[in-house]
Amino acid sequence: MYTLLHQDAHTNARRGQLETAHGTVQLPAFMPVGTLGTVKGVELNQLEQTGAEMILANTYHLSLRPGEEVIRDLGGLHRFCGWNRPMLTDSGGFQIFSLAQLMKLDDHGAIFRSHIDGRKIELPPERSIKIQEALGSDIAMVLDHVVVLPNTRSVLEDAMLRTIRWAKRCRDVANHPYQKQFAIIQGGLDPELRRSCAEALAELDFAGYAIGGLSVGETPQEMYDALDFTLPYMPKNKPRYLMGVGKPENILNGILRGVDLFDCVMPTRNGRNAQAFTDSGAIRIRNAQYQRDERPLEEGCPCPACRQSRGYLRHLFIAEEMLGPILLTIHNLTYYQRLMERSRLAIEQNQFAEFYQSFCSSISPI
RNA sequence: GGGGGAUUUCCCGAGUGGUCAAAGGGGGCAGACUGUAAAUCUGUUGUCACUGACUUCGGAGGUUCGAAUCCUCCAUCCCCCA
Repeated sequence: MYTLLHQDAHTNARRGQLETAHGTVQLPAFMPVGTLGTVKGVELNQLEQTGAEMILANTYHLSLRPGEEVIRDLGGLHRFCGWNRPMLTDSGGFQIFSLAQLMKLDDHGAIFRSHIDGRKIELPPERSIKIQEALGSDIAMVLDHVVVLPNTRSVLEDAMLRTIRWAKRCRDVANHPYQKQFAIIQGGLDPELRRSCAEALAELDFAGYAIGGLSVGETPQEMYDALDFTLPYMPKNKPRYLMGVGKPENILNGILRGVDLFDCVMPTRNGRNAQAFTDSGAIRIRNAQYQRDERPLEEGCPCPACRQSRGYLRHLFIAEEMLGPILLTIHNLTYYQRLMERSRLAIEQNQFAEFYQSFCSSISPI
């Protein structure tokens, strides 16, 4: 499933590829988030144009609406939403964190009060897998226990041990012709917990491994440190996925340390909220300074938003025209995909360190 | 010509003697967003030498310790009767 094509000569960055039932993904890769079976605001042809090869959808959300049986009856997730390339489904583990106020948890699994109508949703690990199998995603994530940071060692340890037990249960119920499972390493910012979690999961022999429970309250440096003391204990011959990350600089830091796969709502959500990513840093297109700005968001960007001036894009947001959020979303997704493409090229040429350096010196973070 | 009602900080609009630089919207300005309960949320929006001072509620006077609030005149607008 995973092939290491080239290891950068001077960093831990690696150039690989991931084969799935719906095609091959060039690594390092960024997956746009399509929680409900749609990358918000972006039609499929446009999404392909951004260069995205794999997208992510969500078990919890799709199980609530429209329900996994409906999607299964309509031919599975790929046919249902029209995306014929690889898809990964998240397990609902993140909702244990993000919907914590609507959730109770014991060792059997998570029990949510639906954020839509309040009804009880039981989500033990077995159910998460059965939902994901009904959806038919290429990659299913195990149900993990995500906790907020900072947190006490005992909470982190409980969540980590539970994540291992749940991973085993997920693996044991797996029964699908092509779907592969990725396990998720928890353990917060504690090196020992991360290491023992990574080692325990490695023994269970999953198709890929994710680092979870980051970008949940810690500083960027703490996140990078966690990567440094976790990645060495992850299998080298499997894809490594940093879940939920992140800003462009976070992603480059992940690649630098040996991460292959990323996902994040940032390009889509921030695009809808009028923030455009560029090599010079992020632009808040609503700001008055862009009113008469004739330039595109980014010189040389091939995306449809960059056929227009910043002044026009600002106007769309100020006038609350729906095209504004759509165009900035497409621009940001294009920006992220181009960043990945540039990273892959740099790794192939053993120049990722230089690429990383020049990127960090050119952006002026806002 | 007679009678009644109005005029508030960028806009709409609350406020009828001190707790009012003045509610609430809108608009403006700025910020946040990391496996999406998010096309959402937050802050700010008279001036300044800013833990305080000054100017402000159509204009000019007046009453009062104190006025956006009460009185007089003026201006403008709206309604009704001639």
